[in-house]
Amino acid sequence: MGAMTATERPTSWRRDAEARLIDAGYRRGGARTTILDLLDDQRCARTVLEMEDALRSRDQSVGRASIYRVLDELEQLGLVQRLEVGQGIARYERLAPDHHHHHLVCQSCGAVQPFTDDVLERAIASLSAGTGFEVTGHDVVLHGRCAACRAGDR
Amino acid sequence: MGAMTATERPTSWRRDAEARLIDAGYRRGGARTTILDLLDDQRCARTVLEMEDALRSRDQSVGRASIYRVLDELEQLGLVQRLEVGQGIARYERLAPDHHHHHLVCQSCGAVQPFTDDVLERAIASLSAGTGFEVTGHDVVLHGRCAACRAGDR
DNA sequence: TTTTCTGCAAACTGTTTGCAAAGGC
DNA sequence: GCCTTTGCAAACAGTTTGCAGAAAA
Repeated sequence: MGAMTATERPTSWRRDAEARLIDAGYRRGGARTTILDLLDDQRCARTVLEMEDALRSRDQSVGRASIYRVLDELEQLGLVQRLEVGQGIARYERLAPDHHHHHLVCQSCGAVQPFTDDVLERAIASLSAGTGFEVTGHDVVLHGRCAACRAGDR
Repeated sequence: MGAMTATERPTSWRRDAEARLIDAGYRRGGARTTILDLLDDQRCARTVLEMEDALRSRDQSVGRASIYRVLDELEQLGLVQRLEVGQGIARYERLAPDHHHHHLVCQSCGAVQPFTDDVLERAIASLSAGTGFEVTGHDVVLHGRCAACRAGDR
């Protein structure tokens, strides 16, 4: 399964996102740019609090309200996916064809781990047709216990 | 007053749930029994607020804290599934082999509609093996626009 | 009795909003 | 200069918790 592990490379998502924001009439703001960079770097969904901490430790603090506002804008434009995997806490990650995946959530420690599966994607694509809905997206969450928690018997 | 909703076929879930609660050392409380009845009747996931309203209109009001507490107990015992389909609001529905399904969520009006698909289930079952997790459950959410909202162009 | 269950209200936590100052164009 | 963006703090909403009285065993 093609081993593209380089996550540091600036994705096309980063430039596409900026262009779409401009098209949509948004201006180039400091907080927004910082958040785009952060989203571009992260490989899986994070909470707002996690993002806030990450930004603070980079000395690029952004007000919490701004994080929420920017993420909301990006979600409206379809550039970011919001998902909730439990405990009512929202997580966000960039939305791009080459970044599509689903999530395993450990019910003991809360760890979130991405996975992909082509059979699953095809099943979802074909069943979507018969629903009466105009399906625009989907997410799959598998709940269970991660290897570490099983080993530690937590 | 007067006519209450006709009680449909009592599922085996209803009796099983009561037995398991007793086994687990719980006593037979009024609020708990009322909530079991409600869950047994409902066909798809509801929010706590919806349940509270439903109970009030049946003249069977239960304190909100009790609803949360009972649902939490039931979830621990694997009798109820908690899921979040957006907007950070939790929904709950009974968990039983004959009641397993997934959800379509309208992004315009928030409507939630159940669906099932065998191909999807099989895909999830077979991919679970290769994850390193001990997978105990899963949920699939399709996002989109329901027929009504598409028609009304909302 | 002893212990659990329940309802109320207060506390908590993630999220949203109002507003004045800073910043882009 | 006009309008958007930002950060702060206050407001909000769903959820949890402490506690005293009611109810089950």
